Formats: sequence, structure tokens, C-alpha cells
Amino acid sequence: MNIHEVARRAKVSIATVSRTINSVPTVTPELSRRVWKVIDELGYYPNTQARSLVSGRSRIFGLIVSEITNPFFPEIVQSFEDIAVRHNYEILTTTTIHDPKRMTLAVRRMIERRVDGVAVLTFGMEDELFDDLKSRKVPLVFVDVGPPLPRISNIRIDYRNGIRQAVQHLAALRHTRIAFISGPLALKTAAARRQAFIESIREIGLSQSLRHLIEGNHTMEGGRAALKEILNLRNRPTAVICSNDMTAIGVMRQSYEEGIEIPHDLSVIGFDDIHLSQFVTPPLTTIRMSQTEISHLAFNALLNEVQRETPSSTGTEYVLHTSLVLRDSTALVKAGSGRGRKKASSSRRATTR
Amino acid sequence: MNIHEVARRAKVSIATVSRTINSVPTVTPELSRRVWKVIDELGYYPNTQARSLVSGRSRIFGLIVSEITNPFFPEIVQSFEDIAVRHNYEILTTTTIHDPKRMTLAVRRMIERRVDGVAVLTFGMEDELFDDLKSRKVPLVFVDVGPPLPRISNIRIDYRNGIRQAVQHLAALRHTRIAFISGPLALKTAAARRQAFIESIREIGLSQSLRHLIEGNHTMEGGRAALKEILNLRNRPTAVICSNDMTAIGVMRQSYEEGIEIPHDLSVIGFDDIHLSQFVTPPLTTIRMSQTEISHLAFNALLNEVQRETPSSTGTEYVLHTSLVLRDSTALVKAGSGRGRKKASSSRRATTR
DNA sequence: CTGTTAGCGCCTTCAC
DNA sequence: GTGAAGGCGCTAACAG
Repeated sequence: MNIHEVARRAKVSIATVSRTINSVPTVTPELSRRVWKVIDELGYYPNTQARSLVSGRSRIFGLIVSEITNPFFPEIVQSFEDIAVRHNYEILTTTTIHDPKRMTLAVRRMIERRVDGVAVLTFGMEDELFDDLKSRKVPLVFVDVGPPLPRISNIRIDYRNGIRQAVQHLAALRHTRIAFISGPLALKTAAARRQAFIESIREIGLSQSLRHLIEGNHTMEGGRAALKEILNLRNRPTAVICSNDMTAIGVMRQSYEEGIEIPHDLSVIGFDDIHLSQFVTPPLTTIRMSQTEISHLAFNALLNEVQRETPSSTGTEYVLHTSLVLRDSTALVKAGSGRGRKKASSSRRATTR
Repeated sequence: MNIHEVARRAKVSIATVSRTINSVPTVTPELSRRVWKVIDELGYYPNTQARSLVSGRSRIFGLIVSEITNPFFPEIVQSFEDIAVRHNYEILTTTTIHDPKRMTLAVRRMIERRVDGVAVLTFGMEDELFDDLKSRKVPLVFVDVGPPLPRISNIRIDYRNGIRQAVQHLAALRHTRIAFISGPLALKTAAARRQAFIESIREIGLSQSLRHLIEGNHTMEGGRAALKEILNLRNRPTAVICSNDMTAIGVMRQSYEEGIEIPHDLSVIGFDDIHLSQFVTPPLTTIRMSQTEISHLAFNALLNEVQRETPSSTGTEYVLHTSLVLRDSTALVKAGSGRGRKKASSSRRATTR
């Protein structure tokens, strides 16, 4: 079944069918009705492959993420699909598992399917891997690491705002020794978060805290290990900010095993606001970096680039703000910070809002 | 850049280029070399759209899942992508969010892109939604609910084995009152798990337990609510088996808040073995239903169907076995089952292995 | 306003 | 063994 079949049954030319489908306004209502009727009866759907072959646009956007089993990404994938579908775009999802070979393969798959644009939401910095795409003039959008080139957009994340709020929230709760567990510092985004922490600390003169910078790896296990380190620190911190939620959850998990009660004995703040964070015990106070917004920004960046005829000469920059979400993993610092274990606390944190 | 360009530069016809790419054996090595050289220099990749237009096969499989933000699905998606890519297939992922409208849309997207087959891994029972696909003779594969029709495969899950192991494991630990928290019984797969539990209980004559059947909803919140119910039961159960891991995790979470220690005061067993289960505290004993295997079975089912020329007259059936994975959320039943709270236990369960 | 026609990029007979 | 040519399903000029 194809456009000819429809045309035959509706007793019109294939051109009229095509026009009807694409709602070209010049079609007589009478004919349009006849065509639609046949289309419905037949359950006809145009062949997208043929369409894109002639139009030169596939209406497919590529989406490259690190790994979908990392709880940070599913929401991104989901909301990207959501908005893409609303715009009649299809999405070709690809995971890299941090493996350069898979990245190369991903790029290749994108090219073979002739995607109209690619969102690289890996938070990594594998820039030259995308040369193939660039030279083919495929619009790209990155997070934080996009080079300033034509057709390449960048979503810059304003880490500072959220992290400053977190630091000041803790300060207001009388914390003076705040640890920071970063991600792998080789990651530009991890380094940026750490830097934002340092600046926020300096701003309010809590310089003691600068001795409490620990490098983690953005995993739960990393968080557990980091907590052990923290427990061995002299002048043990009373609060800790983590570079991502999984780390924070690891810290909480390990605290539980060490008999340290959160938030009573230790205040914990995460970063990302993944779905899971509201469900841990206690619900995690965290810095929200909206995954939905990232997807939307990324999609719109690509869409804008596709729709404009003269490519942006130097790439467009979008900014995503972060902000603190107060839940129950932070509390006023305790005077004598013993490490007893009690019944799950029902104490409420004092908020600064 | 296209096949003509390659042909021109290699000074051969486009037919030869095509043959070279598709490794048709009749091409002279000499020519083949020339062609490949040009292809590499140019970085030429064949246009998949054009290919599938003429070949009639898109080399795309559709994958329909419920929602990618449910921790059960990411592994499925990932491993499906994995195996698909190894076979040079692309995958069109679609989420339904349990919304019939989105399901319809999903089917439509599949048809428009002319997928060669669709894996419906939603564990639901939205059968007639796929009539469109069936009538177009698109191979389909379902889990548990596939109707016995040509070109439709079915992955039947052997719930019984794993659940029986779980029940017997608990019995060996002297538990006699075992609760079961099911999923929504409207779901065929949930009902099947419950039935397997009932049979396994009967088999060893623990009929008391049959009074402890609770309907949950496969979410963490459902698990929390179910635990509260359990606490109010007279002859309170000393162990609970959950229809999925998220429910079990909810039970554990709520137990924590109620001051009930796991596994000391209550043994908990989950179902699915999602990634997260190894990381909760304590690590969850659960019944493994390998997501990777599901993906592989589903993919191969589709591939087989695509490759055979005469469609299977009645659909093929595949079986996936389940089995118990022992971790730390189960223990010997306690003589006096008070509800004190203690330091995180380091007690080890006695295993039956 | 509608129909005819020429490709989009590729595979595949069919001659040579 | 290789090339020429037709056609996959569709859109977009161009006529009428």
C-alpha cells in the first residue's frame, strides 16, 4: 500500500494525495475529503524513508548519552523523546558506556541514518570524536563543552547559583566545616562544580572547609568510600555537599552502616535531583539541575538550528540555572557531635527560606 | 556526497560500488580496492533511507517499554540496543507511560518508520492496540501475553521456579508465616507471580501464609503501604515476598522508619533483580529475571522471524527461567519477634545452598 | 487548483 | 565481471 494506491482509490493524482497529507492549502475541500476518507479506510501512513529521501531531512535527531542505566539519564531520554515526538521528530538513542569505540560507532550510526542533528548529553569532553558530524554540517548541541563553531550550540550550566545556595543554607544551619565530594576532576563538569563550591565557601569566609575537598567518582561506591575518609578527618565536617546524587546516596548508605544518623549527625546535600532522591530515607536535599529542562533546551537548540537557513556563525549558548531543593537530609548542626544511633528522626530541619 | 560521487572518483559504475559495499563476491579485487580507497578518503556512508526504500527492509526494530524512568527498564533498553547494534540494526525506542494514547502513537511511529519488527516489553496486556501492526504483517514479540498468531512470538516467563526457591529458602529459615505483596492483579504477569506463590506455599503445606496475600502496585510507595498493612496483621508474618524489587525496597524503607530491622525482624525477598537491589541496605535477596536475557530473547525472536521466508504459522514460544539470588535481606526467623532497633546488623543469614 | 514528471540514493535484474 | 536502466515511495517544479 502506497501513495499510488490511495490516489487510485480516491480517483486523484498522487500529487493531490501528497498535497493533502502535507496540508498544502490549495487543495479543494471536496478532494481533500475524498483523499482523507481513503487514507483512513486503508490505514495508510506515508513512508518516512521515501519522504526524507526526497526532502533531504530525516526528521530524526540523535541523542547520545553515557549510559541509560545510570539513574541520571532515563529522565533525559524520556523527556527528550517526549518533546521530540510532539514535534514529529524521531529520536535515535545511543549509549557510549564511556567507551570511545562505542562513541565512534554512535557517530557512524547517526551519519548512516542521516540524522538532522545530534544532542551530546554525556557531560564528557570527547570533542574531536564528532569531527565527522561537524564536517557534514550536522547541527550539534553539547552541555558545557561545546566548541564555538557554526551550527554548534552549547548548554552552559550555571552551577554557581545552586551550590552557593547550598553552602549558604548550611551556613545558616551553623555548619562551619563543610566537606565537598567532587566527581572525577578530569571531567570538566565535575571540576566546575568543585570550583563553584570553593568560590561559594570563600565568599562567606568558611575557609576551614577548603581542607575538606575529596575526589569521588560520581558513583554510590565512591560516596561510601568518601564518607569513610571524612570520618577519619580531624575536625570532622558536620556537613557534606556531593557533586551528584548517587554520591550523596552512597554517603547516606555508608552512614547508616556506620551508625551515623542523617541529618542529625551529618547534613548531606546532593546534586542533580534525580528521581530517586525524593525516595531515599531521609529524602535528600539536593541541587536541582532539571533534566527535563536540559532535554528541552537541547531539542530546541537543534530545532532552531535546523530551521534557520543561514547557520549561526559561532553557535548559540543556552544557560540552565540550578537551585537548591530543600528536603530532609540537612539539619542544624549539633552541639556535641557524638555518634549515637537513635530511632529514625522525625526532627525537622530549620529552613532558611 | 553519494554513490555516484564514489563511482566517479573510483572510475567505476555505481553498480560496482554497490556491489563492493555489499560484498558481492563477483567484484574483482582490484576494483574493490579502488572503491574502498575512495570510500575511506571520502568518509562515505551509504544512505540507509535509500537502501531500505529499495530493499523493503529498514533494519530498524521497534522497542516499546512502559517507562524508562522505572528502574526495571533501563537495562532492557541498554541490552537491546547492544545486541541490535551488533547485528547492524537500529532501534526505535518508545515509552507508553501506561497511556493508551501514547501506545497508539507508538504503533503509528513504528509503522511510519517501517520497522522490521517490534518488541513489546511492557508486561501489560494491550493486545488489540497492535492490530495495526499485525495486519501489516510486522513480526512481534511479547512477554507472557502474546497471542498465538503467525509472526508473533512470546517470551513465557517461568515464575514458578524462582518463587518456589524463594518460598523454600524461607521455609528452611524456619519461617511459617510468609506474606506476599503482589502487583496490580489486573496485570496478567502480576497475577501469575501471585499464583506461583500460592502453589509453592501449598506444595509445602504452609497454608497459614495464604491469608497474607496483599495487593500492591509495583511501586515503592505501594511497598510502604503494604508493610503498614502487614504490621497490623494478627499473627504477623515474619517474612515477605514481593512481586517486584521496587515494592521490596519500599518495604525496606518503611521498615527502617518503623524501627523494624531487616533481616532480623523481617525477611524480605524481591523479584526482578534490578541493578539497584544490590546496593540497598541490606542488599536484597531477590528472584532474578534477567533483563539482559529478555532483551536477547526478544531480539532473536524478531530476527528469526525476519529471516525465515515462510512465517511461523502459530508463533514461537521462548522460555525465560527465574531463580533465587541470595543476598542479605533474609535470615533465620527470630524466636521472640519484638521490634527493637539495633545497630545495623552484621549478622549473616544461614543459607540453604 | 490539479496532474505530469523528474529525481532523491540505492539495489538489482538484464545485457554485454 | 561490469555497466545501463528501472524502480522503491515520495515531493516539488512545471504545465495546463
